[in-house]
Amino acid sequence: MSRLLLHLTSYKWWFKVFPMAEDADTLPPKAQFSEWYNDILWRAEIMDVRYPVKGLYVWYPYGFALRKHVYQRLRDLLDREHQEALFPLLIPEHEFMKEAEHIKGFEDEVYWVTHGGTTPLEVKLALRPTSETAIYPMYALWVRSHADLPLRIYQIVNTFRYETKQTRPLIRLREITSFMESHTVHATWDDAESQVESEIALTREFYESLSIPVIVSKRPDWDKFPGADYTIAFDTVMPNGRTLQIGTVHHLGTHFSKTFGITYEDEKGEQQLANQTCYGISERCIAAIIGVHGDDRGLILPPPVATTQIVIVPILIGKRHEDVLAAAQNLEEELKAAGHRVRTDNRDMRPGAKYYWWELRGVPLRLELGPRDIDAGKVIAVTRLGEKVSLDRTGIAGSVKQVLAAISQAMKAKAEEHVKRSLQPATTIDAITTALNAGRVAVVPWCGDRACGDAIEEKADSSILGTEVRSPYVSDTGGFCVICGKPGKATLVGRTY
RNA sequence: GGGGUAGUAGGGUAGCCUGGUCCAUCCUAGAGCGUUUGGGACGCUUUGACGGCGGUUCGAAUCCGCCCUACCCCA
Repeated sequence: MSRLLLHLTSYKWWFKVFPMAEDADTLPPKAQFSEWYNDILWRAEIMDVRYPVKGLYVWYPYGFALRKHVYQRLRDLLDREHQEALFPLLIPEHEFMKEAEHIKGFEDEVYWVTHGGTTPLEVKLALRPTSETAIYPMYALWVRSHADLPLRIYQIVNTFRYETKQTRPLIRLREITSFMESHTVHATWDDAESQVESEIALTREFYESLSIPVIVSKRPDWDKFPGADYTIAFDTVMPNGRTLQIGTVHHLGTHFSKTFGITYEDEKGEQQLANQTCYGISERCIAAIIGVHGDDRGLILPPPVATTQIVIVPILIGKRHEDVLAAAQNLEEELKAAGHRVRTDNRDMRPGAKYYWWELRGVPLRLELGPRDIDAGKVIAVTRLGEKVSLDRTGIAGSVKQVLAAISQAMKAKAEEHVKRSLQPATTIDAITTALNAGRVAVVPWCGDRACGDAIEEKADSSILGTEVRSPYVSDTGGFCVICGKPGKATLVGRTY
Protein backbone atom coordinates (compact mmCIF):
# COMPACT_ATOMS: atom_id res chain seq x y z
CA MET A 1 0.00 0.00 0.00
CA SER A 2 1.30 3.44 -0.86
CA ARG A 3 1.21 6.63 1.13
CA LEU A 4 -1.39 9.22 0.30
CA LEU A 5 1.04 11.89 -0.73
CA LEU A 6 -1.30 13.83 -2.92
CA HIS A 7 -3.76 14.05 -0.09
CA LEU A 8 -1.19 15.36 2.38
CA THR A 9 0.11 17.90 -0.09
CA SER A 10 -3.28 19.40 -0.68
CA TYR A 11 -3.83 19.58 3.09
CA LYS A 12 -0.74 21.74 3.52
CA TRP A 13 -1.76 23.90 0.62
CA TRP A 14 -5.04 24.59 2.31
CA PHE A 15 -3.37 25.95 5.43
CA LYS A 16 -0.93 28.09 3.47
CA VAL A 17 -3.68 29.79 1.57
CA PHE A 18 -6.08 30.00 4.49
CA PRO A 19 -3.94 30.23 7.61
CA MET A 20 -6.95 31.32 9.64
CA ALA A 21 -8.57 27.98 9.01
CA GLU A 22 -6.16 26.40 11.45
CA ASP A 23 -7.39 28.20 14.54
CA ALA A 24 -10.91 28.69 13.28
CA ASP A 25 -12.31 25.29 14.06
CA THR A 26 -9.78 22.52 14.19
CA LEU A 27 -8.33 20.19 16.74
CA PRO A 28 -5.11 21.40 18.41
CA PRO A 29 -2.07 19.35 17.34
CA LYS A 30 -1.45 16.26 19.43
CA ALA A 31 1.91 17.69 20.47
CA GLN A 32 -0.15 19.91 22.79
CA PHE A 33 -1.46 16.78 24.40
CA SER A 34 -3.48 18.26 27.22
CA GLU A 35 -5.40 20.62 24.91
CA TRP A 36 -5.72 17.92 22.28
CA TYR A 37 -7.13 15.46 24.79
CA ASN A 38 -9.76 17.82 26.19
CA ASP A 39 -10.78 18.91 22.73
CA ILE A 40 -11.05 15.47 21.15
CA LEU A 41 -13.33 14.25 23.92
CA TRP A 42 -16.18 16.50 22.86
CA ARG A 43 -15.34 16.81 19.16
CA ALA A 44 -15.40 13.04 18.76
CA GLU A 45 -18.37 12.83 21.11
CA ILE A 46 -16.77 10.63 23.72
CA MET A 47 -17.57 12.63 26.86
CA ASP A 48 -19.35 15.84 27.72
CA VAL A 49 -17.45 17.52 30.51
CA ARG A 50 -20.11 20.14 31.19
CA TYR A 51 -21.99 18.22 33.84
CA PRO A 52 -22.28 20.65 36.77
CA VAL A 53 -20.47 18.50 39.36
CA LYS A 54 -16.69 18.43 39.51
CA GLY A 55 -15.18 15.12 38.49
CA LEU A 56 -18.41 13.71 37.05
CA TYR A 57 -18.79 13.45 33.29
CA VAL A 58 -21.33 12.28 30.76
CA TRP A 59 -20.79 9.55 28.19
CA TYR A 60 -22.08 10.56 24.76
CA PRO A 61 -23.68 7.73 22.75
CA TYR A 62 -20.61 7.43 20.51
CA GLY A 63 -18.27 7.17 23.47
CA PHE A 64 -20.61 4.83 25.25
CA ALA A 65 -20.70 2.55 22.23
CA LEU A 66 -16.90 2.44 22.29
CA ARG A 67 -17.05 1.64 25.99
CA LYS A 68 -19.55 -1.12 25.27
CA HIS A 69 -17.29 -2.82 22.75
CA VAL A 70 -14.19 -2.46 24.90
CA TYR A 71 -15.91 -3.90 27.95
CA GLN A 72 -17.46 -6.68 25.90
CA ARG A 73 -13.91 -7.64 25.01
CA LEU A 74 -12.99 -7.64 28.66
CA ARG A 75 -16.09 -9.65 29.60
CA ASP A 76 -15.32 -12.25 26.94
CA LEU A 77 -11.85 -12.72 28.40
CA LEU A 78 -12.99 -12.83 32.01
CA ASP A 79 -15.86 -15.18 31.32
CA ARG A 80 -13.40 -17.92 30.50
CA GLU A 81 -12.94 -18.55 34.19
CA HIS A 82 -14.77 -15.83 36.13
CA GLN A 83 -18.46 -15.31 36.73
CA GLU A 84 -20.09 -11.91 36.58
CA ALA A 85 -22.20 -10.77 39.54
CA LEU A 86 -23.41 -7.52 41.07
CA PHE A 87 -23.00 -6.21 44.62
CA PRO A 88 -24.60 -3.13 46.19
CA LEU A 89 -23.31 0.41 45.90
CA LEU A 90 -23.79 1.18 49.59
CA ILE A 91 -21.58 -0.26 52.29
CA PRO A 92 -22.49 0.00 55.98
CA GLU A 93 -19.95 1.86 58.08
CA HIS A 94 -19.20 -1.08 60.39
CA GLU A 95 -18.21 -3.32 57.46
CA PHE A 96 -16.22 -0.59 55.78
CA MET A 97 -14.30 0.13 58.99
CA LYS A 98 -13.27 -3.45 59.65
CA GLU A 99 -9.95 -3.60 57.82
CA ALA A 100 -7.58 -1.04 59.31
CA GLU A 101 -5.07 -0.63 56.47
CA HIS A 102 -7.83 -0.54 53.92
CA ILE A 103 -9.64 2.27 55.76
CA LYS A 104 -6.45 4.27 56.04
CA GLY A 105 -6.03 4.08 52.29
CA PHE A 106 -9.48 5.39 51.52
CA GLU A 107 -10.91 7.33 54.45
CA ASP A 108 -10.22 10.77 53.00
CA GLU A 109 -11.88 9.85 49.72
CA VAL A 110 -15.15 8.28 50.80
CA TYR A 111 -18.54 9.80 50.16
CA TRP A 112 -20.97 9.08 52.99
CA VAL A 113 -24.71 8.80 52.84
CA THR A 114 -25.88 10.17 56.15
CA HIS A 115 -29.58 10.76 55.67
CA GLY A 116 -32.62 8.93 54.43
CA GLY A 117 -34.77 11.83 53.35
CA THR A 118 -34.61 14.16 56.35
CA THR A 119 -33.93 11.42 58.90
CA PRO A 120 -30.30 10.93 59.96
CA LEU A 121 -29.27 7.30 59.43
CA GLU A 122 -28.31 5.22 62.46
CA VAL A 123 -25.65 3.52 60.36
CA LYS A 124 -23.86 5.71 57.86
CA LEU A 125 -23.50 4.21 54.40
CA ALA A 126 -20.38 4.58 52.26
CA LEU A 127 -20.58 4.88 48.50
CA ARG A 128 -18.14 2.16 47.47
CA PRO A 129 -14.68 3.50 46.54
CA THR A 130 -14.03 -0.16 45.67
CA SER A 131 -16.01 -3.19 46.76
CA GLU A 132 -13.90 -5.42 49.00
CA THR A 133 -15.94 -4.55 52.04
CA ALA A 134 -19.21 -5.06 50.17
CA ILE A 135 -18.24 -8.40 48.72
CA TYR A 136 -16.23 -10.13 51.42
CA PRO A 137 -18.94 -10.36 54.08
CA MET A 138 -20.92 -12.29 51.47
CA TYR A 139 -17.91 -14.41 50.55
CA ALA A 140 -17.70 -15.38 54.23
CA LEU A 141 -21.18 -16.87 53.81
CA TRP A 142 -20.56 -18.42 50.43
CA VAL A 143 -17.24 -20.14 51.05
CA ARG A 144 -17.62 -23.25 53.22
CA SER A 145 -15.44 -25.94 51.78
CA HIS A 146 -12.30 -26.39 49.69
CA ALA A 147 -14.72 -27.66 47.04
CA ASP A 148 -16.09 -24.10 46.75
CA LEU A 149 -12.64 -22.89 45.72
CA PRO A 150 -11.39 -21.27 43.69
CA LEU A 151 -14.15 -18.69 43.63
CA ARG A 152 -13.75 -16.14 40.87
CA ILE A 153 -16.25 -13.32 40.51
CA TYR A 154 -16.14 -9.94 38.85
CA GLN A 155 -18.47 -7.00 38.48
CA ILE A 156 -18.47 -3.89 36.32
CA VAL A 157 -19.82 -0.96 38.32
CA ASN A 158 -19.44 2.67 39.20
CA THR A 159 -17.41 3.65 42.24
CA PHE A 160 -16.96 6.96 44.02
CA ARG A 161 -13.86 8.65 45.31
CA TYR A 162 -13.67 12.20 46.56
CA GLU A 163 -10.54 13.08 44.60
CA THR A 164 -8.67 16.10 45.88
CA LYS A 165 -6.17 16.29 43.03
CA GLN A 166 -7.17 17.81 39.71
CA THR A 167 -9.83 15.70 38.05
CA ARG A 168 -9.61 14.70 34.39
CA PRO A 169 -12.21 12.98 32.25
CA LEU A 170 -11.62 9.21 32.03
CA ILE A 171 -8.42 9.54 34.04
CA ARG A 172 -9.07 11.01 37.48
CA LEU A 173 -12.75 10.94 38.35
CA ARG A 174 -14.94 11.31 41.36
CA GLU A 175 -17.31 8.79 39.87
CA ILE A 176 -15.49 5.98 38.13
CA THR A 177 -18.27 4.80 35.88
CA SER A 178 -16.72 1.64 34.49
CA PHE A 179 -14.79 -0.17 37.16
CA MET A 180 -14.22 -3.84 36.43
CA GLU A 181 -13.24 -5.42 39.71
CA SER A 182 -12.49 -9.08 40.07
CA HIS A 183 -12.35 -10.78 43.48
CA THR A 184 -11.08 -14.32 43.81
CA VAL A 185 -10.73 -16.72 46.72
CA HIS A 186 -8.23 -19.57 46.90
CA ALA A 187 -7.05 -22.21 49.30
CA THR A 188 -3.38 -21.35 49.46
CA TRP A 189 -1.14 -18.35 49.03
CA ASP A 190 0.45 -20.07 46.04
CA ASP A 191 -2.92 -20.68 44.42
CA ALA A 192 -3.65 -17.00 44.77
CA GLU A 193 -0.27 -16.18 43.30
CA SER A 194 -1.00 -18.25 40.20
CA GLN A 195 -4.29 -16.40 39.94
CA VAL A 196 -2.35 -13.15 39.96
CA GLU A 197 -0.23 -14.49 37.12
CA SER A 198 -3.24 -15.59 35.12
CA GLU A 199 -4.84 -12.17 35.55
CA ILE A 200 -1.63 -10.54 34.40
CA ALA A 201 -1.81 -12.71 31.28
CA LEU A 202 -5.46 -11.84 30.81
CA THR A 203 -4.76 -8.12 31.05
CA ARG A 204 -1.92 -8.42 28.58
CA GLU A 205 -4.27 -10.15 26.16
CA PHE A 206 -6.90 -7.46 26.68
CA TYR A 207 -4.50 -4.64 25.91
CA GLU A 208 -2.97 -6.61 23.06
CA SER A 209 -6.36 -6.58 21.35
CA LEU A 210 -6.44 -2.78 21.81
CA SER A 211 -2.91 -2.50 20.37
CA ILE A 212 -1.79 -0.83 23.60
CA PRO A 213 1.64 -1.74 24.97
CA VAL A 214 1.82 -2.22 28.73
CA ILE A 215 4.70 -2.28 31.16
CA VAL A 216 4.15 -4.61 34.09
CA SER A 217 5.88 -3.94 37.38
CA LYS A 218 5.57 -4.48 41.09
CA ARG A 219 4.57 -1.34 42.98
CA PRO A 220 6.74 -0.31 45.91
CA ASP A 221 5.36 -1.32 49.30
CA TRP A 222 4.14 2.14 50.23
CA ASP A 223 2.17 2.40 47.01
CA LYS A 224 0.50 -1.00 47.06
CA PHE A 225 -3.23 -1.48 47.48
CA PRO A 226 -4.25 -0.84 51.09
CA GLY A 227 -4.50 -4.32 52.56
CA ALA A 228 -2.51 -6.21 49.93
CA ASP A 229 0.58 -8.38 50.22
CA TYR A 230 1.77 -6.93 46.95
CA THR A 231 0.47 -5.08 43.92
CA ILE A 232 1.31 -5.66 40.27
CA ALA A 233 0.50 -2.71 38.04
CA PHE A 234 0.13 -2.08 34.34
CA ASP A 235 1.32 1.23 32.97
CA THR A 236 1.35 2.68 29.53
CA VAL A 237 3.11 5.82 28.34
CA MET A 238 1.05 8.74 27.13
CA PRO A 239 2.31 11.03 24.33
CA ASN A 240 3.66 13.63 26.79
CA GLY A 241 5.69 10.98 28.59
CA ARG A 242 3.44 10.73 31.61
CA THR A 243 2.60 7.20 32.57
CA LEU A 244 -0.97 6.05 33.00
CA GLN A 245 -1.81 3.17 35.31
CA ILE A 246 -4.36 1.13 33.41
CA GLY A 247 -4.72 -1.93 35.56
CA THR A 248 -3.71 -3.49 38.87
CA VAL A 249 -3.68 -6.98 40.31
CA HIS A 250 -3.36 -7.42 44.06
CA HIS A 251 -2.38 -10.45 46.08
CA LEU A 252 -4.39 -9.96 49.26
CA GLY A 253 -3.02 -12.94 51.14
CA THR A 254 -5.19 -13.48 54.21
CA HIS A 255 -5.56 -9.82 55.27
CA PHE A 256 -9.22 -9.64 54.39
CA SER A 257 -10.14 -13.25 55.05
CA LYS A 258 -8.97 -12.78 58.64
CA THR A 259 -11.06 -9.67 59.01
CA PHE A 260 -14.17 -10.94 57.30
CA GLY A 261 -13.93 -14.56 58.42
CA ILE A 262 -13.57 -16.14 55.00
CA THR A 263 -12.58 -19.67 55.93
CA TYR A 264 -12.98 -23.07 54.34
CA GLU A 265 -12.87 -26.62 55.58
CA ASP A 266 -9.94 -28.47 54.07
CA GLU A 267 -9.68 -32.15 53.15
CA LYS A 268 -8.72 -33.00 56.72
CA GLY A 269 -11.82 -31.32 58.08
CA GLU A 270 -9.94 -28.33 59.50
CA GLN A 271 -10.90 -24.67 59.08
CA GLN A 272 -8.38 -22.65 57.09
CA LEU A 273 -8.12 -18.97 56.21
CA ALA A 274 -8.65 -18.36 52.52
CA ASN A 275 -6.19 -16.47 50.31
CA GLN A 276 -7.53 -13.81 47.99
CA THR A 277 -6.76 -11.63 45.01
CA CYS A 278 -8.46 -8.62 43.59
CA TYR A 279 -7.91 -7.01 40.27
CA GLY A 280 -9.20 -3.89 38.56
CA ILE A 281 -9.46 -2.12 35.23
CA SER A 282 -11.30 1.17 34.77
CA GLU A 283 -12.27 3.51 31.95
CA ARG A 284 -8.68 4.63 31.93
CA CYS A 285 -8.37 1.90 29.30
CA ILE A 286 -10.46 4.19 27.08
CA ALA A 287 -8.19 7.13 27.90
CA ALA A 288 -5.27 4.94 26.85
CA ILE A 289 -6.91 4.13 23.52
CA ILE A 290 -7.48 7.83 22.90
CA GLY A 291 -4.08 9.00 24.08
CA VAL A 292 -1.86 6.24 22.72
CA HIS A 293 -3.34 5.96 19.24
CA GLY A 294 -4.81 9.34 18.30
CA ASP A 295 -3.15 11.79 15.93
CA ASP A 296 -3.51 15.38 14.74
CA ARG A 297 -6.69 14.47 12.93
CA GLY A 298 -8.42 12.81 15.82
CA LEU A 299 -9.04 9.38 17.24
CA ILE A 300 -7.71 6.16 15.80
CA LEU A 301 -9.76 3.30 17.20
CA PRO A 302 -8.45 -0.26 17.33
CA PRO A 303 -10.50 -2.29 14.84
CA PRO A 304 -11.65 -4.92 17.35
CA VAL A 305 -13.46 -2.33 19.48
CA ALA A 306 -14.22 0.49 17.05
CA THR A 307 -17.84 1.55 17.28
CA THR A 308 -17.91 1.66 13.51
CA GLN A 309 -15.15 -0.38 11.93
CA ILE A 310 -15.87 0.49 8.34
CA VAL A 311 -17.58 3.52 6.89
CA ILE A 312 -18.79 3.44 3.32
CA VAL A 313 -18.84 6.79 1.56
CA PRO A 314 -20.84 6.68 -1.64
CA ILE A 315 -19.64 9.18 -4.22
CA LEU A 316 -22.87 10.60 -5.60
CA ILE A 317 -22.24 12.37 -8.86
CA GLY A 318 -24.49 13.45 -11.67
CA LYS A 319 -27.25 11.13 -12.66
CA ARG A 320 -26.01 7.95 -11.00
CA HIS A 321 -27.24 8.60 -7.46
CA GLU A 322 -29.54 5.61 -7.35
CA ASP A 323 -26.99 3.37 -8.98
CA VAL A 324 -24.28 4.25 -6.45
CA LEU A 325 -26.61 4.12 -3.45
CA ALA A 326 -27.78 0.65 -4.40
CA ALA A 327 -24.20 -0.54 -4.81
CA ALA A 328 -23.26 0.95 -1.42
CA GLN A 329 -26.16 -0.75 0.29
CA ASN A 330 -25.23 -4.00 -1.34
CA LEU A 331 -21.66 -3.62 -0.12
CA GLU A 332 -22.81 -2.77 3.40
CA GLU A 333 -25.00 -5.85 3.59
CA GLU A 334 -22.24 -8.13 2.40
CA LEU A 335 -19.79 -6.75 4.98
CA LYS A 336 -22.35 -6.91 7.79
CA ALA A 337 -23.07 -10.51 6.91
CA ALA A 338 -19.34 -11.15 7.32
CA GLY A 339 -19.57 -9.80 10.89
CA HIS A 340 -18.17 -6.29 10.46
CA ARG A 341 -19.63 -3.16 12.04
CA VAL A 342 -20.36 -1.05 8.98
CA ARG A 343 -22.13 2.24 8.31
CA THR A 344 -22.95 3.87 5.03
CA ASP A 345 -22.81 7.65 5.17
CA ASN A 346 -25.66 8.86 2.98
CA ARG A 347 -25.80 12.33 4.41
CA ASP A 348 -26.05 15.31 2.08
CA MET A 349 -22.47 16.48 2.57
CA ARG A 350 -19.42 16.71 0.36
CA PRO A 351 -17.40 13.50 0.42
CA GLY A 352 -14.39 15.39 1.78
CA ALA A 353 -16.38 16.65 4.73
CA LYS A 354 -17.39 13.08 5.51
CA TYR A 355 -13.78 11.93 5.36
CA TYR A 356 -12.78 14.47 8.01
CA TRP A 357 -15.82 13.65 10.09
CA TRP A 358 -15.04 9.94 10.30
CA GLU A 359 -11.30 10.41 10.65
CA LEU A 360 -11.94 12.61 13.70
CA ARG A 361 -14.01 9.81 15.17
CA GLY A 362 -11.33 7.23 14.56
CA VAL A 363 -13.05 4.83 12.17
CA PRO A 364 -10.21 2.52 11.11
CA LEU A 365 -11.28 1.88 7.54
CA ARG A 366 -13.11 3.93 4.93
CA LEU A 367 -14.44 2.48 1.71
CA GLU A 368 -15.22 4.84 -1.15
CA LEU A 369 -17.57 3.75 -3.85
CA GLY A 370 -18.28 5.86 -6.90
CA PRO A 371 -19.39 5.33 -10.50
CA ARG A 372 -15.80 4.80 -11.68
CA ASP A 373 -15.24 2.07 -9.08
CA ILE A 374 -18.51 0.34 -9.82
CA ASP A 375 -17.65 0.24 -13.52
CA ALA A 376 -14.20 -1.12 -12.76
CA GLY A 377 -15.43 -3.67 -10.20
CA LYS A 378 -13.32 -2.02 -7.49
CA VAL A 379 -13.66 -0.37 -4.08
CA ILE A 380 -11.25 2.28 -2.80
CA ALA A 381 -10.05 1.49 0.72
CA VAL A 382 -8.37 4.15 2.85
CA THR A 383 -7.07 3.23 6.30
CA ARG A 384 -7.11 5.65 9.21
CA LEU A 385 -3.32 5.40 9.16
CA GLY A 386 -3.33 7.07 5.74
CA GLU A 387 -2.84 4.18 3.36
CA LYS A 388 -4.93 3.89 0.25
CA VAL A 389 -5.50 0.85 -1.89
CA SER A 390 -7.92 -0.34 -4.54
CA LEU A 391 -9.65 -3.59 -3.65
CA ASP A 392 -11.55 -5.98 -5.89
CA ARG A 393 -15.26 -5.83 -5.23
CA THR A 394 -15.33 -9.61 -5.50
CA GLY A 395 -14.24 -11.20 -2.23
CA ILE A 396 -14.31 -7.84 -0.47
CA ALA A 397 -15.29 -9.27 2.94
CA GLY A 398 -12.11 -11.31 3.10
CA SER A 399 -9.74 -8.57 1.97
CA VAL A 400 -11.32 -6.08 4.36
CA LYS A 401 -10.73 -8.48 7.21
CA GLN A 402 -7.07 -8.64 6.30
CA VAL A 403 -6.82 -4.88 6.07
CA LEU A 404 -8.36 -4.47 9.53
CA ALA A 405 -5.91 -6.97 10.98
CA ALA A 406 -3.05 -5.10 9.32
CA ILE A 407 -4.29 -1.85 10.86
CA SER A 408 -4.23 -3.42 14.34
CA GLN A 409 -0.68 -4.63 13.69
CA ALA A 410 0.50 -1.24 12.47
CA MET A 411 -1.10 0.51 15.45
CA LYS A 412 0.61 -1.89 17.81
CA ALA A 413 3.98 -1.42 16.15
CA LYS A 414 3.71 2.36 16.29
CA ALA A 415 2.68 2.33 19.95
CA GLU A 416 5.43 -0.13 20.87
CA GLU A 417 7.96 2.10 19.18
CA HIS A 418 6.82 5.02 21.33
CA VAL A 419 7.16 3.05 24.55
CA LYS A 420 10.55 1.74 23.51
CA ARG A 421 11.78 5.25 22.76
CA SER A 422 10.32 6.51 26.04
CA LEU A 423 12.31 4.23 28.30
CA GLN A 424 15.69 5.66 29.20
CA PRO A 425 18.27 4.24 31.57
CA ALA A 426 19.50 6.73 34.17
CA THR A 427 22.10 6.27 36.89
CA THR A 428 22.12 9.71 38.49
CA ILE A 429 19.44 12.03 39.81
CA ASP A 430 20.35 14.58 37.13
CA ALA A 431 19.96 11.95 34.44
CA ILE A 432 16.53 11.04 35.82
CA THR A 433 15.43 14.67 35.81
CA THR A 434 16.73 15.14 32.28
CA ALA A 435 14.94 12.05 31.05
CA LEU A 436 11.67 13.02 32.70
CA ASN A 437 11.86 16.60 31.46
CA ALA A 438 12.35 15.22 27.96
CA GLY A 439 9.06 13.36 28.32
CA ARG A 440 10.55 9.96 29.03
CA VAL A 441 10.40 7.30 31.72
CA ALA A 442 13.63 6.53 33.52
CA VAL A 443 14.95 3.06 34.29
CA VAL A 444 16.93 3.48 37.48
CA PRO A 445 18.87 1.17 39.77
CA TRP A 446 17.34 1.33 43.25
CA CYS A 447 18.19 -0.63 46.38
CA GLY A 448 14.57 -0.95 47.47
CA ASP A 449 14.80 1.10 50.68
CA ARG A 450 11.99 3.50 51.39
CA ALA A 451 14.37 6.32 52.29
CA CYS A 452 16.17 6.08 48.96
CA GLY A 453 12.84 5.81 47.15
CA ASP A 454 11.56 8.96 48.83
CA ALA A 455 14.78 10.73 47.90
CA ILE A 456 14.42 9.75 44.24
CA GLU A 457 10.81 10.91 44.16
CA GLU A 458 11.59 14.19 45.83
CA LYS A 459 14.82 15.13 44.07
CA ALA A 460 13.62 14.27 40.59
CA ASP A 461 10.00 15.36 41.17
CA SER A 462 8.95 11.86 40.14
CA SER A 463 7.15 8.71 41.18
CA ILE A 464 8.61 5.27 41.58
CA LEU A 465 6.39 3.08 39.46
CA GLY A 466 7.79 -0.29 40.29
CA THR A 467 10.40 -2.98 40.27
CA GLU A 468 10.57 -6.46 38.80
CA VAL A 469 9.77 -4.81 35.51
CA ARG A 470 8.37 -7.06 32.84
CA SER A 471 9.02 -5.43 29.51
CA PRO A 472 11.03 -6.51 26.48
CA TYR A 473 12.73 -3.09 26.63
CA VAL A 474 13.95 -3.31 30.22
CA SER A 475 16.59 -5.79 31.23
CA ASP A 476 17.17 -6.25 34.93
CA THR A 477 20.93 -6.01 34.82
CA GLY A 478 21.10 -4.48 38.28
CA GLY A 479 23.48 -1.68 39.17
CA PHE A 480 24.09 0.51 42.18
CA CYS A 481 21.34 2.52 43.84
CA VAL A 482 21.39 6.12 42.63
CA ILE A 483 21.08 7.34 46.20
CA CYS A 484 23.05 5.07 48.51
CA GLY A 485 25.25 3.12 46.10
CA LYS A 486 24.25 -0.29 47.42
CA PRO A 487 23.32 -2.99 44.90
CA GLY A 488 20.02 -2.14 43.27
CA LYS A 489 17.55 -3.38 40.73
CA ALA A 490 16.04 -1.83 37.64
CA THR A 491 13.16 0.39 38.71
CA LEU A 492 10.77 2.47 36.66
CA VAL A 493 10.68 6.14 37.60
CA GLY A 494 8.29 8.50 35.87
CA ARG A 495 5.76 11.26 36.09
CA THR A 496 2.30 9.87 36.41
CA TYR A 497 -1.27 10.82 35.71
C1' G B 1 -3.19 23.49 51.23
C1' G B 2 -1.31 28.56 49.02
C1' G B 3 -1.47 31.99 44.92
C1' G B 4 -3.18 33.78 40.09
C1' U B 5 -6.52 34.37 35.88
C1' A B 6 -11.15 33.98 33.81
C1' G B 7 -16.76 33.17 33.35
C1' U B 8 -20.84 36.80 27.13
C1' A B 9 -25.63 31.77 22.21
C1' G B 10 -24.07 24.44 21.63
C1' G B 11 -18.43 25.68 20.95
C1' G B 12 -14.90 29.87 20.32
C1' U B 13 -14.82 35.23 20.78
C1' A B 14 -15.34 41.28 20.53
C1' G B 15 -17.15 44.81 23.86
C1' C B 16 -15.32 45.91 30.14
C1' C B 17 -9.98 49.95 31.60
C1' U B 18 -13.10 55.22 30.20
C1' G B 19 -21.24 52.94 32.55
C1' G B 20 -25.52 55.40 27.86
C1' U B 21 -25.95 54.49 20.46
C1' C B 22 -25.29 47.08 22.98
C1' C B 23 -33.14 45.13 21.92
C1' A B 24 -24.52 43.09 22.48
C1' U B 25 -19.67 41.88 17.48
C1' C B 26 -17.59 38.17 14.51
C1' C B 27 -16.37 32.85 13.47
C1' U B 28 -18.38 28.14 13.98
C1' A B 29 -22.39 24.92 14.97
C1' G B 30 -28.08 24.51 14.46
C1' A B 31 -32.94 25.26 11.41
C1' G B 32 -35.29 26.30 6.37
C1' C B 33 -34.99 26.83 0.89
C1' G B 34 -32.16 26.41 -3.54
C1' U B 35 -27.76 25.25 -6.42
C1' U B 36 -23.91 21.50 -5.46
C1' U B 37 -21.09 16.68 -4.39
C1' G B 38 -13.90 11.83 -6.32
C1' G B 39 -10.56 15.63 0.40
C1' G B 40 -13.61 20.40 4.95
C1' A B 41 -19.19 23.77 -1.00
C1' C B 42 -21.92 28.27 -1.93
C1' G B 43 -26.11 31.87 -1.87
C1' C B 44 -30.41 33.74 0.67
C1' U B 45 -33.50 33.55 5.16
C1' U B 46 -33.42 32.38 10.39
C1' U B 47 -33.08 30.53 16.03
C1' G B 48 -29.83 31.36 20.02
C1' A B 49 -25.89 34.55 25.21
C1' C B 50 -23.93 38.82 29.39
C1' G B 51 -22.46 32.34 35.75
C1' G B 52 -25.71 33.48 40.52
C1' C B 53 -27.28 36.91 44.34
C1' G B 54 -26.94 41.68 46.24
C1' G B 55 -25.12 46.85 45.95
C1' U B 56 -23.76 51.79 43.57
C1' U B 57 -26.34 54.69 39.63
C1' C B 58 -31.33 58.32 36.23
C1' G B 59 -28.97 54.11 33.61
C1' A B 60 -24.66 48.06 34.63
C1' A B 61 -22.10 42.89 30.17
C1' U B 62 -19.06 47.15 31.90
C1' C B 63 -17.97 49.67 38.71
C1' C B 64 -18.17 47.29 44.01
C1' G B 65 -19.14 42.92 47.46
C1' C B 66 -20.21 37.91 48.35
C1' C B 67 -21.12 33.05 46.28
C1' C B 68 -20.55 29.31 42.54
C1' U B 69 -17.67 27.24 38.58
C1' A B 70 -13.47 26.46 35.41
C1' C B 71 -8.41 26.76 34.11
C1' C B 72 -3.13 27.77 35.27
C1' C B 73 1.11 28.03 38.70
C1' C B 74 3.38 26.63 43.43
C1' A B 75 3.59 23.00 47.80
